[in-house]
Amino acid sequence: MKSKEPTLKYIAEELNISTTTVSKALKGYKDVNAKTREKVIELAKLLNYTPNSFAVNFRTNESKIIGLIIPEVVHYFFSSVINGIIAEAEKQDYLVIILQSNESKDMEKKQVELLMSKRVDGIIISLSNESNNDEHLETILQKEIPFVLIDKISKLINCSKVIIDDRKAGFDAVNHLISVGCKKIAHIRGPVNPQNAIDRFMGYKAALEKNNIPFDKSLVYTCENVSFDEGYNFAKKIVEDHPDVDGIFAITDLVAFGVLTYLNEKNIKIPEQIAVIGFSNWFMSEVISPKLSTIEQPGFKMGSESFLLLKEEIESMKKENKRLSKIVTLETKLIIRESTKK
Amino acid sequence: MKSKEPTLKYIAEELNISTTTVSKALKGYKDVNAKTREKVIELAKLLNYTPNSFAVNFRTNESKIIGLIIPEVVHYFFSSVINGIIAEAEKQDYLVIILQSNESKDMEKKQVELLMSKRVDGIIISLSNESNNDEHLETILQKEIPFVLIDKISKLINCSKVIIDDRKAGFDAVNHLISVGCKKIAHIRGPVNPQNAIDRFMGYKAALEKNNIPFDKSLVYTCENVSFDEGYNFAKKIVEDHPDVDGIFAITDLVAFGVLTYLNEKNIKIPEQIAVIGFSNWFMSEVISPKLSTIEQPGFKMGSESFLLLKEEIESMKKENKRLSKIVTLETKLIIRESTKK
DNA sequence: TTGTATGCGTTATCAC
DNA sequence: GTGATAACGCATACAA
Repeated sequence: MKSKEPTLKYIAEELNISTTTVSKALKGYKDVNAKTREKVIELAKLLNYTPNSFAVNFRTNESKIIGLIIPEVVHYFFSSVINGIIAEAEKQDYLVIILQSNESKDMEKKQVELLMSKRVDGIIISLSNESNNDEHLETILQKEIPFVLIDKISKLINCSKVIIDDRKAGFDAVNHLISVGCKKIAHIRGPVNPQNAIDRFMGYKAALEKNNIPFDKSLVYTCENVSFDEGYNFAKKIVEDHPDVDGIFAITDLVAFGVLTYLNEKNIKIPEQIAVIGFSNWFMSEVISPKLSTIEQPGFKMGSESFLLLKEEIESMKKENKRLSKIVTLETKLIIRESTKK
Repeated sequence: MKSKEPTLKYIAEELNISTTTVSKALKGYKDVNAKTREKVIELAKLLNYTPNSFAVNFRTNESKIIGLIIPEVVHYFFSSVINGIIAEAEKQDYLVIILQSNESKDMEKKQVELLMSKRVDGIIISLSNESNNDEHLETILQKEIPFVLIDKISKLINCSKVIIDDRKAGFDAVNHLISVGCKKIAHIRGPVNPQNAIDRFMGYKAALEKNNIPFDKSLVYTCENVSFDEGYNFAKKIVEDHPDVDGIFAITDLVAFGVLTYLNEKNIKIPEQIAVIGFSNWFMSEVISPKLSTIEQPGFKMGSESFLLLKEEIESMKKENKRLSKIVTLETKLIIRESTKK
C-alpha cells in the first residue's frame, strides 16, 4: 500500500513535466502556466496526493508539532489547560504531543530531552513541584527552541509565560474571608518550592497584614501532594490544634473538598463555624455541599493563550532568531458561594 | 545553532572514516572493529550527538508517534484513559498526539485525516457519539494503519478494541438496585447512537426481566450531552412523572451527581426514598454526599492496554502485514456506597 | 514558464 | 571490517 502512494515524481512523470513544476503548481507559485497548474492539481486530486510529511519535515526542518509537559493529566485545571492548547493549536495547524511529569523533575528532564530529540517546533511546560531554573530548562533556551511556561513557572527562567497573579488572588481569597468576619484563618498551602504556592501564601500574609491580623505560622499547613486526603487530614489537625479557627484558605479546590468532607463529618457548620475557600474553581465546586467559594482560574484561556505565545515565538525565532519572553497575566475572579456566606 | 548540530558525516570526517562505519558503530552492529566503535562512541558522546529524527523518520518511514482522538479531555474517565496511554507509550518509546473530537463526527473525520497525513504509526480512537462505521474509519483500515478503538467503539468496525462489558455492568448496577429493594427503577441513559449507552440500557432491561419487573419505557430518559445538568433536570422530571420511583440508574457518575443534587435539594432521602447508582467510579463519587454507588471502569488500565494492543498491531503489520483485530475486555466491579445502602 | 541539479541525514546494499 | 554509493520525497537556487 504505502509503496503505492503518489509522489511529486509520479505526478510529474504522468504529465511529462518536471517535479519542480509539479511542486510549484501545488504550492501556488505564480510562475506556473495556468493550464499546467490546472492539470497538476487535477491529477493530484484524482490520485489523492498528500505530501509525504516525513520528507517535508526533513526538508523544511519543521514538524508542526509542539510538545507539552504537565504535572498531571487527570486534574481539572490541567486538563482544561490541555484542552485550550490543543484547540488553539489545531486551529493553527499544529499538533500537540502531551507528556506527564508526575511532579518529578527527573521525568520532566527526560521528557524535555525526548521532545528536543523529536525536534518539536516548540515546548510548553507547566513545571513540576521539584523544578526551578534547572539545567534541562536552560538547555531549551540554549538550543533556541521556542519555549513557554504556563501557570507553574520559575521566576528564574527568562522566557515567555502565561500566568495569573497568584499573590493577588490569594489576597482576594483571604481578604474575602476576613470581610465575612473571620478572625483566625488557617492556610493549607502547596509545597515549598513551586512559585504559585509561594505567591498564594504571600497573598494570605498580605491580606492578614492589611487587616491587622497578626500572622501565626502555626496556622500554616503545607501539602506535599496537594490532595484530597491532605485536605481532610489537615482539616482534622486544624480543628484539633486550633479549635478557634474560623476560616480556612486551601491552596486548591481539591484540598478544600477534603476540608469540607472532614468538617461535614464532624458536623462543624460551614460557614458559620468555619468558612472555607478554595482555589481554581473546579467544576465540582458548584456541586459539592456546601457549594465552595473559590478563585476562578481560567485554565482553557491560559492554554490557548500559551499556544498563541508559543506560535508568536516560533515565527519570531524563524524570522529574526529572537526570543520574545513576553509575560501574559490573566485575570482571576473571586467566586462567592455557600462555604463563605455567613 | 541548528546548523552546528553534529551529523554522522561530521563525526566521520573528524575520525577519517566513513559515515557507514559511524552509523554501524553507533547502532551496535557487530561488524565493526572494537577500537573503531569506541572512538566513534566517544566522539559522539563528546559532541552530544543525537540522530536527526526527521531524517530517521524519513528513512525508516516511521515516526514513533501515535495519534489519539477522544471525545473530551476534561473528563475524569477520558483523562484517565489518556494517562494510561501516554504512560505506556512513553515506556515503549512512543509519543502521543492528542486530539479532541468534541463528540463531533466531522471533527473526528478531519482529525483522522490530519493524523494520517502526519504519518503517525497508529491511531487510537474513542468514538464520538455521532460515529459508527463511517468512511473515515474505514479509510484507516484500508490504508493499513494500525488502529485500536477504546471504550466507545462500533461493532461494525473490524479492528482491535479495548472495552468493558457494558451490558453486564449495566445489569450488575440495576440488579444491585433491585437487590436492595427497588421496585420501580428509572434509567437515565446515554444518547441513542453510542454502543456503550445501548449496552448499558440492554443491561438495565435484562436485570428487570430477570427479576420479573416489567419494562416501562416511560422510565427511560435519554441524555444528549451526558451532563450534570441533564442529570439534575431528568431527576426532576422523574420525580414529577413517577412519584413512586425508588431507584435510578444513571449512565455515568456525572449525571448521577446531577441526580443527587436535585434529590438533596428536594430533601428526598437517598437511598431510603430513591436509591441512586452511577457508572465509571469518578474520583468525586467518594467525596460527594451521599457517597455514590457505581460501577468501577478501569480507565487507566484500558488506556495502557489499548496502547499495548496498538503496539502489537504495529509490529504485526510491519512483519506480516497482518491486522490482529483482537478484542480485550476488562473487568468492571460493582462499588457499593451510601447512595444504595438501604 | 520550465527544468536541472543539489542537498537535507540516515540507512542499506554490496563490493572490496 | 570498511567504505562507496544509492535512495527516501521534497524544495529551491539557478540555468535555460
